[in-house]
Amino acid sequence: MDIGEIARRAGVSRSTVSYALSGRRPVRAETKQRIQAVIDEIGYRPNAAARALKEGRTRTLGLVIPPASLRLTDMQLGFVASVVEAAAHADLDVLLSPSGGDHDRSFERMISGRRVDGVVLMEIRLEDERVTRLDRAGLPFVTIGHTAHPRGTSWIDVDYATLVARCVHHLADLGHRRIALINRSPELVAAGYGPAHRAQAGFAEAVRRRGLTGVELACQDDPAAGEECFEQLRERHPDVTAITTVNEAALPGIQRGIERAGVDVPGAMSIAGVAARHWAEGFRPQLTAADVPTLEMGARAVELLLERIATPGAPARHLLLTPPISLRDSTGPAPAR
Amino acid sequence: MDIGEIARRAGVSRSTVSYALSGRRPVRAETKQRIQAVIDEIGYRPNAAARALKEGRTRTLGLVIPPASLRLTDMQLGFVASVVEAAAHADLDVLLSPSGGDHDRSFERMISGRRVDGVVLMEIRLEDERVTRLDRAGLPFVTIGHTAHPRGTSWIDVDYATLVARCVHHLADLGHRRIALINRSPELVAAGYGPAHRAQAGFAEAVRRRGLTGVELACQDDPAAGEECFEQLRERHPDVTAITTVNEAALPGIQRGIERAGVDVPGAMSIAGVAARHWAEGFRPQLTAADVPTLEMGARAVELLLERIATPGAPARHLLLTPPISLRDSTGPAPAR
DNA sequence: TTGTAAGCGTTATCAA
DNA sequence: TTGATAACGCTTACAA
Repeated sequence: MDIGEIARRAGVSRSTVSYALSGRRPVRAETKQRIQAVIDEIGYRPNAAARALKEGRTRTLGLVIPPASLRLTDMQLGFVASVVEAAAHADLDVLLSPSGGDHDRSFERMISGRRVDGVVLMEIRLEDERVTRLDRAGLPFVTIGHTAHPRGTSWIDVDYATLVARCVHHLADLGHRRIALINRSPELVAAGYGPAHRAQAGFAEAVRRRGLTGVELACQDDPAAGEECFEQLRERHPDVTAITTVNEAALPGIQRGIERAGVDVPGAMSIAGVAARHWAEGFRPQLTAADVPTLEMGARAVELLLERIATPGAPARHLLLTPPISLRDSTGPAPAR
Repeated sequence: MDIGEIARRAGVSRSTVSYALSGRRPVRAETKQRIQAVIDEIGYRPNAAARALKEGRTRTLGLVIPPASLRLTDMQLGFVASVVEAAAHADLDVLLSPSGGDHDRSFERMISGRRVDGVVLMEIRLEDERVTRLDRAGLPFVTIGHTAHPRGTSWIDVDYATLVARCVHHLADLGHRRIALINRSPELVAAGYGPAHRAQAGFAEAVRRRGLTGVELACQDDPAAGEECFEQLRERHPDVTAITTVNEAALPGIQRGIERAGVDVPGAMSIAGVAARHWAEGFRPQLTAADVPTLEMGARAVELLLERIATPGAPARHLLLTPPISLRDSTGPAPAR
């Protein structure tokens, strides 16, 4: 059932059917109705490949996700969901490419096979080959997260440095003098993963500014590691009275550690972090945190991408979000010595 | 950079380039090398749309996921990840369609626009319109989960009825006489969601067989609901000594409820369930559970789908998995009265 | 208001 | 062993 079949049954030419569908040329109302009737009857839809070939665009966006072997965090999942939803809203499909470091087959297929009109890249590293590759291919793209020197690229990110600094300031205002940062995994830090680096930088700077004592711990992205990390902290730095964290996946473990150690939060220990609202509210007591707006970020990423596709020449734009810290129940005055 | 460009630079015809690439016709070694050199130099890949148009297949699989607004559970995410990975392994791309109930735009686009060679459907209901739709479209598909009467369709599923029954038997063997089932949400049960129904059936049957007292509770797929559900259970049925559950998303909440109530597991209360290994091992104490092999299921689903695509006439196949219950630390003898 | 025909980049048939 | 060419299904410039 191709367009010719519709044309035949409606007694018109193929172009008339095409125009009736696209509306790019006036078609007599009666003719249009007859065509529509036939289409409804046999359920015709233009063949996507033929259309893509002719139009030179696929009406598909590529979404590059971390490879399946690595567990996606809840935040990453939030991005995927929101990107897919935003794309669907614009009548665009999403092609998934699980690609890790440099060039992966599915990534290459997507790029050089011209399977997509644009790409959303997540889990960006400070130096990222995929960005270079996309640049060279001349394919519009937007990154969630940003490289060390995102010259001409459009991106959207959360300002981890500022958010962590704000957490530190908030805790310092409450009288805390010894604060720990529970960062993401050592591997990510080593691989030059932006958020981990920037959290580090924001923490160091704020601690310095306020004349505090700062302790930094790297922690895998899972509950078990969180629990272990908390225990280690209690053991090695028993005088720390406040924690700030950007590792949401470790939160359940941190909580378990707190409960097992019988530590009163926020009486004896305050915690403030950066996490999706879902995690912050799931924490007991509810976590004072900057809520990462994953849904909005995905939607905005698609928005930026559509802009770049529409006008590739336009200057790159970026959005650096600093969501406010939602004051919940996990932070309070430092305990008296 | 199309195939013509390669042909020109290599001094051969377009068909020779095509054959050199596909190997469907012998090409002189020297010629082949020259062509490959040019391709490597300018990084050519066949245009996917043109190839799809000509070949009548897209080398793309569709994956229908629950709409983004609904949070995906960890298990669902596991399926997505494993399907994408398995597809990538077969050099196939995956197109995502977030589609809820009946016909969604992106779902329709995928089907009637012939954007994919086959479809993997998840979150199947006992009566599922999407299955009917795919059947009518004559598009090969495989479902993760199965409908009430999966006549000619290929599917893969976990045998919830048997697994829940096994949990009940295990608990009964340990001397428990009053057992609760924490099922999935009331909405899912009402919507005719298979796993919830089958868990119910398996539970009822096993309880009857062993002459036990069974209590069934429906619970939303999130920690808060799990906690509430546990409290409700303690209040209304204080004599229950064992729980079996298929609601992995509720596990962290159940755990919190246990800890808050100061209940000793497995001393005073045993728990056995069906959950991804990840969740079972994250539970404290580690959960005795049938581990849902999400990774394997995604891979097998793709395998079945490729079979159906290759030989659409072949009889439908299905795989009903009953992974063994991994004995961990959350089940023990019923407390003496 | 509608029809004719070219062309998008491949693959595959038919000739050489 | 290779080349010319038709065809896949669509959109759109050009004609009528």
